Amino acid sequence: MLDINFIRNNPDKVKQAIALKHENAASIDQLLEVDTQRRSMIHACEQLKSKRNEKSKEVRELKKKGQDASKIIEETKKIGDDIKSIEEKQKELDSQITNLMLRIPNIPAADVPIGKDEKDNVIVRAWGQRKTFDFTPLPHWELGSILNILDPERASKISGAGFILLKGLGAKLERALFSFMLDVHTSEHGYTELFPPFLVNRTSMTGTGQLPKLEEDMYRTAADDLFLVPTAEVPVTNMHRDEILSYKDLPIYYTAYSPCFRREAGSYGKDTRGIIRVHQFNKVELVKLVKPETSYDELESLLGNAAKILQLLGLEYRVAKLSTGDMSFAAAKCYDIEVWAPGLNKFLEVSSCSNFEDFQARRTNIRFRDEDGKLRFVHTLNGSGLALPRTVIALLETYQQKDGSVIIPDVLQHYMSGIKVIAK
RNA sequence: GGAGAGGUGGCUGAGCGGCUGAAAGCGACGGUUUGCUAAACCGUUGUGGAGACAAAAUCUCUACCCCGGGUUCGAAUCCCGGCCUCUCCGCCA
Repeated sequence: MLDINFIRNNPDKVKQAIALKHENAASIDQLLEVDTQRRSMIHACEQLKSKRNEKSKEVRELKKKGQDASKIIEETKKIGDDIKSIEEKQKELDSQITNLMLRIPNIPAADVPIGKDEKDNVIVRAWGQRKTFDFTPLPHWELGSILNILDPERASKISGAGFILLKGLGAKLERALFSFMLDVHTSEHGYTELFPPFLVNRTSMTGTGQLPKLEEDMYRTAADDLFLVPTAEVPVTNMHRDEILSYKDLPIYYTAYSPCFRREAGSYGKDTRGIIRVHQFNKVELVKLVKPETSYDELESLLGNAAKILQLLGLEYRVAKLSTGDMSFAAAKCYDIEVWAPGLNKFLEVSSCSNFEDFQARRTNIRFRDEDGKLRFVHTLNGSGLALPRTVIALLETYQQKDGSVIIPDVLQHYMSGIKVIAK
């Protein structure tokens, strides 16, 4: 959420930013109007409260002297009634404001390309050489079928469309990959590994910005009002909710594996083939809590940490700086890492690295005391490091051979109990 | 799932209707002392909101003793609901 003070002082800037993210800018005028009303109400209410406190003191004094206080008590009772009625109205305005505030997106950083959608994203760098084949590379689902490591029919029998069932070395490859990623991030990039809960409460989901806007995209357990995590970002960022950290604690780097659950409502018909877009997938997440003045440098290094995985795996990728129109609700700046999938003949998004500045910190109330003893909001960042299914796709399709077998990259062989190739 | 106990400031812990934004201790910070360290002594030490101010500093008011309601002139304190923690019993991978 944004700072209400900032919105008051820069309504036009905020409206402009909102329009760039395709959100409704009219809510700003509404917000400011309600905000003005609310403030005058607070003022009136506090004056009454002050009066009441004084009168109560008088009652106390009179009673102490054994004198009659019934007249003042009568008066004060009336003040109390007035306070109650103002408070009721004020509460209504409070909830209106909270509601509006939670739906205002973050403001894009100055160097974010202005644009409508993903077509306006800017490719900022590319890594790796395009792999050439002396045969036509197959898409991963055909490789999965040939190697008997993917069982889409039974996955949908068990759970429905959009679920993955891995078998044998396919399952092992999955496990190898996230172990490998966690090891790289902990031992080479300085992240602390976490294993968080995969069910979280409503407050946590609101803190990181999934709620209220995206509730229909989330899986929810009705009996307990808990949500299946759509990414480890949610439990990990919420770890420090309502905490005050010391500047000495920062920066904090966390990495966590989690399955990710997404209903993908509204994306029916897109990427239905194979395992490109599914309701449950594994991911290793990177989360940083940092001092504001360092957050953009931290974003670059986070991006580098995620990309390192693809470099180690020898997979071609490119990095896109997202345009204002393609960025998520909470992000101020975001890079996507896209990996090349030869069988599909296209790039697939495997990571989204974002700086949220203080947007999430404000919602989650994560602050730190700086060198001067002042309380400030931290900046939060996160990125996938990486999402598994699409990494698996790229890996299978890139390292496939003519007979359908797949070579395991050197760095993974250790995690695959020394297996060098997945063959029929 | 059943029975009980409890949630107070950075921490420990008192208070159980008004003089309590909160005793005491610890910690932290500043100062005096000191060759250095330690000790001792003195002082400071919460957060949100509204208003005053062009702004910062500052000041005034207001709220906050897990959260939300209620009783009362007045609530950390009494009542109701919720959440969480602990102990015992049961069940269970």
